[in-house]
Amino acid sequence: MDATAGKELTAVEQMLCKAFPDVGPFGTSALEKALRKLEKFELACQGDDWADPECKATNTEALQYARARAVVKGLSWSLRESLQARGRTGTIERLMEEPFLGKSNATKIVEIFQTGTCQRTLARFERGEAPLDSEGNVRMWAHRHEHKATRPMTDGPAKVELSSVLCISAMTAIKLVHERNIRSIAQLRDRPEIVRELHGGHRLDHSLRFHEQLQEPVPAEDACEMLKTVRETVRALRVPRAAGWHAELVGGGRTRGRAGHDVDILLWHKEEMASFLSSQGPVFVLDILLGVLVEQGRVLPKGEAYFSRKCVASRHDDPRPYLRQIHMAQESSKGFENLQYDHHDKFFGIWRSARTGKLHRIDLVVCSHPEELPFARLAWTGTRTLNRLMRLRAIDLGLYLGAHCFVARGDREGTTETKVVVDAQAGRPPEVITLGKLEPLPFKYVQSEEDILRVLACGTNAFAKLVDPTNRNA
DNA sequence: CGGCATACG
DNA sequence: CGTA
DNA sequence: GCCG
Repeated sequence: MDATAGKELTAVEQMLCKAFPDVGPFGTSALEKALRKLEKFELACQGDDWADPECKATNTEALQYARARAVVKGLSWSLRESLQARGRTGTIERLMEEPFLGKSNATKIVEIFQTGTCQRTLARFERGEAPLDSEGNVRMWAHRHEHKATRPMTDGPAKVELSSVLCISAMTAIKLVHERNIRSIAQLRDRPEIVRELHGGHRLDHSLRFHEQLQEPVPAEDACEMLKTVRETVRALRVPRAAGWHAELVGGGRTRGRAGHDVDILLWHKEEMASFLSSQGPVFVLDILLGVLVEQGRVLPKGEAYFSRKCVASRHDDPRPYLRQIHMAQESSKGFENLQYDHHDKFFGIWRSARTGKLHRIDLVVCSHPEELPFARLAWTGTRTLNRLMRLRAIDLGLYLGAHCFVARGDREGTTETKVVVDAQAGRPPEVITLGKLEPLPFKYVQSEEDILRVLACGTNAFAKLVDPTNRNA
């Protein structure tokens, strides 16, 4: 039985029922590119959503465009045929039946599909002008009343270009444009004294020098070589059960079947954690791996280029500090299996191809605990928009979804208990788990990405199209 | 009319 | 603040 | 801007 039978699906549920292929059958790639450009202009002009809990600002415009693009990717009908059969008005009405598309977004989608651009937003952004809102007024400022700071919506192309440089955020790009009158990467390169003020150090210098190379798509041959080298290197390390380490592509390499400008690799082991205790304290597999890759000349060292390593020592603490809150919230018994979660060790850096000598961005993620693998895979495969949709769905169910596990939020009125339907498929009695506040869902119920998607669908297979990672290009 | 994903150094 |  |  379908747990959602008889009820209208929410917008998020409708989205998660869809498939998002890299290239759809209805010729929407130009439209998708335009919506992506609009999202980038909004992010570059307003700044991305930021995690400051004091300021709960969301870049709603960027979010709208990201969702609209996902809807277009997931469309199961042809805009072109609909325009022929029903005309503009009929097609707009039909689009408005899709999740997250209201009148504004539906109209914009049709205009972009028919003309290749949108006069009130995209065409203005591309000329460096501020866009118009749905009432025709100029949106001169990002509307963030909490921050008195002025953020003009002009100079979109300059801000997009500058913020595409590794180590230069949207906020830094905004300052460069309006405080230093820098309008391109070329202009920034001519002003070393301004680069120095940005406090990016040698990493920023290096990013600027090799920016074009770092933006190029990684050739398939090099992406394969990166994966193979990482896999063989980790298996040759002097760490416990080294031969059991696996390396697999996540990110675009998994959803599209080819790398973009970076290569994302997830490392995992069936039995071992990402680190182990020695007499000197915790030893991180990632650190040893990076040591070898740097020595071999494949990964550029810390002192030379962008190099960001994030490992956590608390994995081996007893009791683990990140569990204290859960212990305090719920003193009662928990199984061993749900006592283990912290963050995955990560590396964001630069790879040098042995074949061409060219530089490429590489991300390595080491799954911290074996049982967290499906969560790490799901989160690091993405896309960003799909992660946000899945996490919104988790919120609807009273859960947190991160890269490690499900945790009951326990913030609903009336009760701190959260009921999770882990299985409600035909021919079986429904299986419901009750969790206390901040209690993780035991890993035995979520041993694969498919299991996670099933929990999100209240025990049904309603979201099963997303099990195939090539359908996750939302 | 509040909320918009989540996480780390 | 910058990154995923 | 769209949703619940």
